[in-house]
Amino acid sequence: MGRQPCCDKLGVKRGPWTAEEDRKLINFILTNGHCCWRAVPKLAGLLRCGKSCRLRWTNYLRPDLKRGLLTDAEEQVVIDLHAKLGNRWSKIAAKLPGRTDNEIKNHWNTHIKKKLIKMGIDPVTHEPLDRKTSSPATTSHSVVTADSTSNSDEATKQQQSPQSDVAVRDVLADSSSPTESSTNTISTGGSSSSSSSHDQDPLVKWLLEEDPPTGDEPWLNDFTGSVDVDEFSSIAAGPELPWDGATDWLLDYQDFGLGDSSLVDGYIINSSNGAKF
DNA sequence: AACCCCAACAACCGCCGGTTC
DNA sequence: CGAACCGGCGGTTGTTGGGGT
Repeated sequence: MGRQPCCDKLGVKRGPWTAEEDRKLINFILTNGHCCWRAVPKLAGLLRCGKSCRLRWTNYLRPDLKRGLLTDAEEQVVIDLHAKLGNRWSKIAAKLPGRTDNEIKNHWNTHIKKKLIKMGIDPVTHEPLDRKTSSPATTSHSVVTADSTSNSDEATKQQQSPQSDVAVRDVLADSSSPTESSTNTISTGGSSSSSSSHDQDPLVKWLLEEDPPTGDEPWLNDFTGSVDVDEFSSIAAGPELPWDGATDWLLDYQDFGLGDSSLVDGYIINSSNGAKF
């Protein structure tokens, strides 16, 4: 199909976003919303492709984003969900309020994957690595593929219904973190980890729900749910910014007409639901 | 002090599925 | 019904900063 590229590459700026570009994008979205990403850069006065704007917004500028490393509890949730879902980062991210698929994907590739390998667990299958030695196809090669994402397509297909994440939990239980108590509850529903029982698995049920988490989920005990208004207010007022220094100017939200707290409130509430203004 | 290596993460790319016309 | 459009997803790459030599 002769598909039009998302943007003609001539005259489109690429690379890291400047504070000024961030300002323009946020200013535009907070006042107009994003009806059509393709139109956003033009209307916002940016020399960026719409896709790039969307990515920048969803991965970095959204006010309801948490910043910083994933907590132990979040990490455990990611591992559990990955064992069941594979590399469906957006699905995983949907269950971790304030986290993006990109962030989780990066964290998986840079932290969790290595941690699991160190523990002797195949990050793809969530099985102990030594268990695979009987299979020539996966012997020792599994570590290599785990480090490289080049075969990820195949790997992803293979891990769509991983059989077990029990091994992961067993090992992680040894490396006890203060958050294990809550994370272990995650496995209660998934203790029977055969794919056939996933339909009964509360975690899988929860995953299949379209609604955002209520915060009552037992496996979410150790981290907060969506950002509420008070939290955002305190964030905006305090030094604990979700943004790095490059976007400190956001504190001055009055500058682009956000002095009206109702607007901010409305936005936050909506955005935490994934709604678009 | 200079260089190299590596980890971390932001951003880009290509593809896919859903929707519209 | 099919082409075109659009948003979103997952994989990959590029950049940057920190640590080691």
